[in-house]
Amino acid sequence: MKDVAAHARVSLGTVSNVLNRPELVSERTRKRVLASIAELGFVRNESARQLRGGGSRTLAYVVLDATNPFFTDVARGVQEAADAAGLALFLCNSGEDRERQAAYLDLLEQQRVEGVLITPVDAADPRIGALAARGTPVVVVDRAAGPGHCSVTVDDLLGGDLAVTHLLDSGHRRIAFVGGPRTIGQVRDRITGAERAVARAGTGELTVLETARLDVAQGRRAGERIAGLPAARRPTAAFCANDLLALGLLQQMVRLGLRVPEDLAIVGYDDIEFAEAAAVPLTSVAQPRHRLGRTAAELLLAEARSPDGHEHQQVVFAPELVVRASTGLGPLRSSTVA
Amino acid sequence: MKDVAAHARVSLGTVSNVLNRPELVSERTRKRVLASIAELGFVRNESARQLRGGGSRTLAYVVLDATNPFFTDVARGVQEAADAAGLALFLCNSGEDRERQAAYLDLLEQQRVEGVLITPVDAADPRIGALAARGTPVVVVDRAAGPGHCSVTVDDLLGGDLAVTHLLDSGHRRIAFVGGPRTIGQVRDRITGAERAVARAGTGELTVLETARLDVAQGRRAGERIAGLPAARRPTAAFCANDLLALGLLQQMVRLGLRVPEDLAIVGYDDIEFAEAAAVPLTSVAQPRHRLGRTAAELLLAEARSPDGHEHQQVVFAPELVVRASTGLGPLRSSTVA
DNA sequence: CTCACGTTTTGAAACGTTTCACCAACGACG
DNA sequence: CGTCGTTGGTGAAACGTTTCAAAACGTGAG
Repeated sequence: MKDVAAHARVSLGTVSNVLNRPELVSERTRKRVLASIAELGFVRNESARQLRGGGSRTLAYVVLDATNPFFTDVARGVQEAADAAGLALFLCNSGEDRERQAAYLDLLEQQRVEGVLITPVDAADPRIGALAARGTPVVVVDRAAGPGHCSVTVDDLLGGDLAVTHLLDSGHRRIAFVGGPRTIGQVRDRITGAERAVARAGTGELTVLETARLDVAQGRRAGERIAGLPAARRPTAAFCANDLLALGLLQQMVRLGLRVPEDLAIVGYDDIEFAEAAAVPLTSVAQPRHRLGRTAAELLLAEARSPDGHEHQQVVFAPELVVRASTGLGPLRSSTVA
Repeated sequence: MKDVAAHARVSLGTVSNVLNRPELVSERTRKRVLASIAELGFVRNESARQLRGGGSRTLAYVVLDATNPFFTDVARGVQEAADAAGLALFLCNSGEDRERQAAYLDLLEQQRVEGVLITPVDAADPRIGALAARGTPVVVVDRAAGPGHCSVTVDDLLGGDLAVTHLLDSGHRRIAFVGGPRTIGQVRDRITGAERAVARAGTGELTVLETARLDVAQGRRAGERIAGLPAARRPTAAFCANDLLALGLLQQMVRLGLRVPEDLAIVGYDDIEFAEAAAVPLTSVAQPRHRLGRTAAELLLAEARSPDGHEHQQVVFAPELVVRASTGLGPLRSSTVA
């Protein structure tokens, strides 16, 4: 900047004014300074600027798995809100790695970002509370958070309930839940929601097929197990804890010559793009991913703007069931006695 | 830091030493200082550190579409290399938006990141060259770049050639290429590669079904068009410019009661996770995404380490064909006269 | 001609680190 | 008992901005 000042024959202060409050500078000198900037290829040093007092104009979203479309969709919502507020968004991928997440949090705090959105590896990580306590606004996304910060989640109980209610309404009575491990809170909640639906209906039976992970391969394995059962005991419908499982399950059914939905109806969860693209489009529980991200970012911005009088909020969104061919289109068969 | 120094009754310099060269400080004082740091919740100000001379220890990957699994896989490779080098990686999503990309590039340059990886909205964007010219190492990912910087790409001609050669080898003679628009360089290359394969074989015929985009819906539409042709003129195989098209095409075939691969063999491109998860697992041209990212990051790091004696390299990877059920498993029928 | 006033421009302080030359203390050594 | 080397610690300069009080400059009124 010194060079620019010298080149344009003005003082440092004037260059700064051209950059930050151009209305204070006369047309003539402003042009001259801008020309010098262009000629010298000057690029403002953000560190110095920030050191002197400017904020960082930057948000970060520490995402659990950048490979998972769920999070990238959430990120789109975040991006939108950040754009609207004139802030840049950095995506940080923890990749489910506690250590990397910690490294990112440290770095972001040191960089004094305006705020951090995070889907934490471990919802109870004390670092997150500590970060918030030291003054960086934090919003937890898609995980329940203590009262120490804002959070934005989707109601998994309701999701499980919706899915199974739909299956019960379609006449199914032997229903399998496919998903796991139960150590994942969301899996637990979806099971609980499913059980709630069965209990409320007063009919039907839910069997849990626990899987080791939530991926396509595990869905295929579950498919083998289901197909291996004698028809009389075999469930007529499966509710999968996510769409990857559901796709794997669907694939295995096709491979084994069973028909979907006639032999097995399938409900997935997340409504990823490929749920609709499947050979038999998947019924799935859709989460308002975009709104989730947007709302999370808005909460964050609100907190960043008024750090004091800020009430932490726990926003819970309701999921929606998207019915497609994998559960048939009307009742599958007239319901047996209720 | 001043507060920490006062609290621990040492000088500023000592606190800095504890942080940066702990071996210079006696055990006793080091402990005392660390205790003060913990007690006061001190967090180093990265801006000041960087201003004084430390590098930013940060890379950024400006990605074209964070929603696209291709890029997130590339990002994983980048992440790996960055981790190995002890650098943090920020993901920036331009979302195909020229303006946002420009904003990110400005910001990153102002933040003096160690280097920028980018899959640009427009391969010929002069800003990228300008950035490199001003001294920020830049590597272009998945797009050809001029001699001004390094780039890492995959050979799309070869990819198209592989796909169509495979179909020809399987006995197909009427082959459709599904994809578009042709304004996309990669689409053009894949077509050219496909044509090359046909020309080399000296038999077979390639029809281009141009699509408006590379998504599932367009794949479905292409499916309708193909299914609508009289069987005698209908292609027996389709090579899709990406897996989304292929999935849409597959779905439409299933919906219309045509069988894959018996009535139509399908080859996709990209080998996304869901290619294998499809009801009929998709044959697809796999790009070494992970290695792409890793290599790109390594080139970047090499350039960052020795800005002077750096030869810009254009690395081209070869794609590989992954054969699955969507093209059958052996020759479909004995080949007619060559 | 002087003054007051509004507009531009200037100069220096401040931001929070790192670094480096230098100082103090201390034991060892001749 | 002076000298030297070592070890641990200090203080100030420097990094590149922004900001703000004050200086400089016109300009029109009195």
